[in-house]
Amino acid sequence: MHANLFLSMEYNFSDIEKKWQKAWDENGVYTVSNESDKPHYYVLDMFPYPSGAGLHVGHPLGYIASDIYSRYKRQKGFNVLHPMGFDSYGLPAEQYAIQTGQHPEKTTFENIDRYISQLKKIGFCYDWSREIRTCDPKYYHWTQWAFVQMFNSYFDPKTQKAQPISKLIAEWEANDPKWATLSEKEQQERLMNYRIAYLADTKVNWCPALGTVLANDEVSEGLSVRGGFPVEQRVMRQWCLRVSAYAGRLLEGLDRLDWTDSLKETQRNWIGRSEGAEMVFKVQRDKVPSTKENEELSMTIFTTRADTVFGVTFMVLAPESEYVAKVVTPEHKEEVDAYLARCKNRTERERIADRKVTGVFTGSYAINPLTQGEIPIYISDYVLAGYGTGAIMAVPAHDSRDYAFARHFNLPIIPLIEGADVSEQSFDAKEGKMINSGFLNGMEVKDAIQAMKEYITNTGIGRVKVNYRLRDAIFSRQRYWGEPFPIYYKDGMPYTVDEQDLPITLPEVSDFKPTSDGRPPLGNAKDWTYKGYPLELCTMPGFAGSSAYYLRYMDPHNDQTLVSKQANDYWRQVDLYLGGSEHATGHLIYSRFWNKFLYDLGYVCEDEPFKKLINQGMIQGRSNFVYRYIGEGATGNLYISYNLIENPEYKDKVQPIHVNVNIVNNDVLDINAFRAWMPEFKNAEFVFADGTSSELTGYTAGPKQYICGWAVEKMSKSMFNVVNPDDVIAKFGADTLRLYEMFLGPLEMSKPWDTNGIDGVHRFLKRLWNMYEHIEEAEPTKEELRSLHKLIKKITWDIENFSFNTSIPAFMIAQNELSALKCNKRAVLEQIAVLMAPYAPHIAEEMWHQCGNNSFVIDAAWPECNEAYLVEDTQKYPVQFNGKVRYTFECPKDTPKEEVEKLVLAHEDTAKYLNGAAIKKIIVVPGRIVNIVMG
RNA sequence: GCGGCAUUGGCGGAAUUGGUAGACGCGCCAGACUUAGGAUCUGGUUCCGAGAGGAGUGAAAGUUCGAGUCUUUUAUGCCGCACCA
Repeated sequence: MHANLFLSMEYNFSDIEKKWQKAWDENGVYTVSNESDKPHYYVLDMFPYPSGAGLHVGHPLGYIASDIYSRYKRQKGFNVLHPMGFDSYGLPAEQYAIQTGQHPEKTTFENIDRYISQLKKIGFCYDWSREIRTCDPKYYHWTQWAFVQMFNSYFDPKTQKAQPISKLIAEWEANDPKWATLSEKEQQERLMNYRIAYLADTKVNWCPALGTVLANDEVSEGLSVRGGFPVEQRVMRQWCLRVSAYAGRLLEGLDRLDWTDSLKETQRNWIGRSEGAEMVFKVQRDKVPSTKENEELSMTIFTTRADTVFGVTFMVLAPESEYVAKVVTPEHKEEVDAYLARCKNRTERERIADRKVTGVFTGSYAINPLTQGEIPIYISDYVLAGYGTGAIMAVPAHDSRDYAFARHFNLPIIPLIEGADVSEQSFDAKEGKMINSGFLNGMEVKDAIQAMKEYITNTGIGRVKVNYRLRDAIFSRQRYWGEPFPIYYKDGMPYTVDEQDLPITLPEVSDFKPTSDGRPPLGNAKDWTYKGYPLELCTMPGFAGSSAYYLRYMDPHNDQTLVSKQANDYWRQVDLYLGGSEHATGHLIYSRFWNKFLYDLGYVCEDEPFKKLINQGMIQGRSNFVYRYIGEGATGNLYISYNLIENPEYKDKVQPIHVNVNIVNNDVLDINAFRAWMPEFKNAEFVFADGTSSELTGYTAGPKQYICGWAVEKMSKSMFNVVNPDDVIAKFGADTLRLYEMFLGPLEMSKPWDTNGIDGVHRFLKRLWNMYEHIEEAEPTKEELRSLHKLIKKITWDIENFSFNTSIPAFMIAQNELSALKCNKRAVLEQIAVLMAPYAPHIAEEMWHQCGNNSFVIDAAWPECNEAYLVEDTQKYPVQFNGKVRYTFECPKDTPKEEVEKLVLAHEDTAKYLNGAAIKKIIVVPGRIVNIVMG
């Protein structure tokens, strides 16, 4: 209270922030309309999954950046859509429910409430009236609706577009006499091969510990991404989305997107386009009575190296290949069956960990279509069933995997490239001159590939083919807490629920676990039927609800359609999308697929959902350590300051212990807080940075410092390095938090959360605040205007280039300059408030009002930089001799280049540094530098 | 193995088009005001050197009057994909 007598205008961030958050709320300042004459702009954050742990300081990084951009755009005169919502279906809530019996909806809603209150404290300009939750029936109505559309559509390879399945039926009715003869069940089975959402027996990633199937992007190195449990391969009947049909468009669409190269590259990798050829090899089954069917037996393989056909010395089939059964001879059946059984029992993880060469001969031979030679057919698990045709031609000389196999089974290796030494390893490079290759001899590899493709096409032994690595997405999850499928079963065949009966709401269940007979949790629901038929028991995966949420924000309360045409035509697509790069091969592929599908059917007007995308870096934890003395005579109660642990008396005699970063300030431990933190530290004694000991001095608090060590680690509870934004806000305010998060470093980079330095940003706000104590109505001076306009130019450039970290120094410099000039002119301070508004909206709002304004600062127009103010009267040139700076030359601004040259030559220092040497060339960069090149 | 990104003081990081490297902040040093300082303010702070001066952006070479920035080679770290034929 005393301090207030002297500082009449203390920076009371807590009051300021509460006051304006309330005013924004009450006045609906951030509510956005779909009708406006202004240009539109859509800024979106990847919506969070509301976890039980709440937000930590890493989460808001991207939200702050997008908030700055949104506010800037609005001040620039755009109608800005900037919404927030919650990805609220997911495993953690369900697992918590299984453990505690609490309904996942209850915990999810509690978590969401906590998230909202944390987000509101940071002062984001979200239009909360548009908030969505994926677990809300009003929302998942449209997730289910989209699924129905996918079920009722097929992908037409000719137009490369989704079409209503009725078109396909009409075509078959007209042109395929067989169609009418099929039973309804047979017809449905045939259609299932074309539907975009389809039911199929597929090899899936089954995670026994989670009791569910997982998509490819949810598995990493044979373990589930969530939880790290082992995953095995299993064949199950599952719902799938025909994402692979869109592989070509997903790949080609990347070229038109303003995304980072690394993210595009990750998606290109994941889609994995490879150009090659399919070739047909006739098969000869040895010692088997020649039947008609047998004579026609052949297999198709895929290769990117058609040029190497002359070097094929064996063929390999994937264990799951459908060719296996046809090709195995009776003599080899037993051996093959044993091998197949072995493959089946190995988990994906075992297969990856143990890459020993294994395989078995089938007894059959294929005929090389070029050389007519007989080549043995093997089975091995190094060939994958899911890629290409599940069968390969092996060229050991020029493929390292084939080489290893050939060596193991003593198969011949024929080199096909001149000079290639294949005695130790294969020669995989696509370069060199062909040999041993018939008509290809003498060609470069590149030309040979081309020539062979032409040959294959002309002779009809194969065709040019493009293959993709991208697989269809498995869409069923044997879980409770997800969207129910709008599907019921009649005679074992699936049918969609009528659109007017959507949504099918998630039923209550007696138990969140699978049923005792192993059916998914929905098997526990009472009366889970539709029109008297049983409904699907699986639910949709996490990415179902997040695939089209950006569309729903455009028109969140519409109960007639996902998004009205009018709303979609106005907002069109997300102009700027911010989020983590971990979604590159999941959400960002599925969303693009989902959007393209809706686009094909005419429900949305843009082919791509996210025009520009920025990945914010991760915020890592910065852990602190204390060092417990464990040497001779240790009591377990003595802690050595970090700067001393390398001393001989302590070296290797200390044990680092994680200490809560919230009781450490600039790496200095709060002694009393440490003693109070946990019972085991109650009687802790210290050796301080200066070598004195607390036991000897009886010290409890004061200037003596205990320095903690530190390390960058993942932010996690167990390392006591989690920093909660609420705590930072309580101590420094939301504006300081926002500025500091931006100040930490470039947005895209990962960096540790280091609280050291936050004081500096907070001090800047206090100094800035003090400038608004007495505001004067007077014409600003030239220097004051120069400072201001330099700042306008810099901040505008920074925001447009997402270089938010360099703005804070610019503000500090301007504050410094203006404060040195004792500037308190309203015309200047008012503009500073406007420039600060995106970064620190609360203090900016208060400063704006302090200058006598009654409107909200977000409605204030963004200032234009007047370059005229930046011009200085004189210009300084560093004068270089052969690139080395020797002296600085000053002359009036706008002196012509030639004149500068003359003046520099006339300068006495020039003669001195030239010292009689000849001048070869003089380079004058206007306003920058004079370089005299000596001969 | 393939692909992408990075490397600058004690620390986080600036340098936007090839043009005075180290902005700004932290930390540290000195000073002022103080009974006191984990408050505030002022000045200093890349390294070597008393100084004049010299060296300097992971390493090596190149292009250029001039390179943190461009080119090549190389080292280290991070991220993505990985038995994809």
